[in-house]
Amino acid sequence: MPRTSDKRERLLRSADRLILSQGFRQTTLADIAEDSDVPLGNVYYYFKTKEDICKSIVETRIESMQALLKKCSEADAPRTRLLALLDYPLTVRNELTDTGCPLGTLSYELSRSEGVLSQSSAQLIEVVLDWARQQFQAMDKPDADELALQLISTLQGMSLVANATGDPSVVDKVVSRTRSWLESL
Amino acid sequence: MPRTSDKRERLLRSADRLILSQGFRQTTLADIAEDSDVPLGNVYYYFKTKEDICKSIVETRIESMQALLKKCSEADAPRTRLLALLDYPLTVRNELTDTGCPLGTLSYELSRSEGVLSQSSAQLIEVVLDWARQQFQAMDKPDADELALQLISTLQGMSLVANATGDPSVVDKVVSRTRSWLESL
DNA sequence: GTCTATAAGAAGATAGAC
DNA sequence: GTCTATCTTCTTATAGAC
Repeated sequence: MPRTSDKRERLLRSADRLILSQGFRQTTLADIAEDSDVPLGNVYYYFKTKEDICKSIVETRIESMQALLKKCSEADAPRTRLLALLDYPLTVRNELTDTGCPLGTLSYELSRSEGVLSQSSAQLIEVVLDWARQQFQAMDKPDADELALQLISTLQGMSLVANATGDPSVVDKVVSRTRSWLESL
Repeated sequence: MPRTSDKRERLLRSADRLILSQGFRQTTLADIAEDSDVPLGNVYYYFKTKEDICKSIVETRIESMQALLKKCSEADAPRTRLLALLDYPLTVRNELTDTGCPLGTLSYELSRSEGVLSQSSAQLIEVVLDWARQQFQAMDKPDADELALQLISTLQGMSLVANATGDPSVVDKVVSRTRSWLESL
């Protein structure tokens, strides 16, 4: 068990980046192997199939989002937590415009695929949807479910529109208005 | 010039349906040929490349949206026009949940592709974004641009979330709240 | 564990008969 | 205009030496 090799990690990092910019199906194992400087044949020592790589990326992205949500949860008031989440897109404005949301793009792509992967589509969105719902519930909103849907829909759509138009200011504008909405609730 | 053959039309209809449910890259020419009952080799009489088919589908979808917008524009007041657009998702609730938005899914996929197709991404979204902006301007809103972004982002995100969760009620809930928002403006 | 070579199959595209 | 057969390339995956 060579603890020294970071090949698996490098493969995942490359895969994550390439899938973000090109999509999963468009990204070939050769792309990932070359980018991570691992010989193509060696990839199969770390991952049984290409689908396996995708499953790992789904997990990685869900964990990243959970880490962000944990940070946001440090605030005392649920409204402040939601506002903290809302601020995040501003810090990755340009990446969001270039590539779209790491959760949303993959979710939309995987819902179109066959087999196990199509189930990952829901998980990617539900992790943040559930958290938002909990915050609205903590605010004693009887319509917490709908408020969460409204918030997450807006954020996902914002990423799609910013990506489509190539205009980062979309992020600022939509976040700003959504903040006002949250504060008025 | 055989006016009798509807092969080109059949190819486009099949391509449109398959791309909607599987995505463009996932859809093969063999898929399209089989579905439209046209021999594979014959496809190339109607379209020079696979990319060409995609360009036609982009045009088709833009034209469909323009037709819908034209219908919505029949109303006298701009607010009523916007409300008419907002009602449309309700009539295609289940399709939207199964496949996502015909504009948004293709836009998100094409922005990840290379070459000419990546430019189509913007067109698919801007057709409806521009129209919405015009309506808000007709309502004398100084922030028409931002209102349009907010509306279209919400609708696009709604389709993505409904598709990811597989829950058609997402459409009803988000449309309902967005209607209230529009009416309060 | 690592890597080269290559098998096996899919997919876009073309040739050329009809 | 139509269609069959096939070429070529790309891609996933495996075999097997080191």
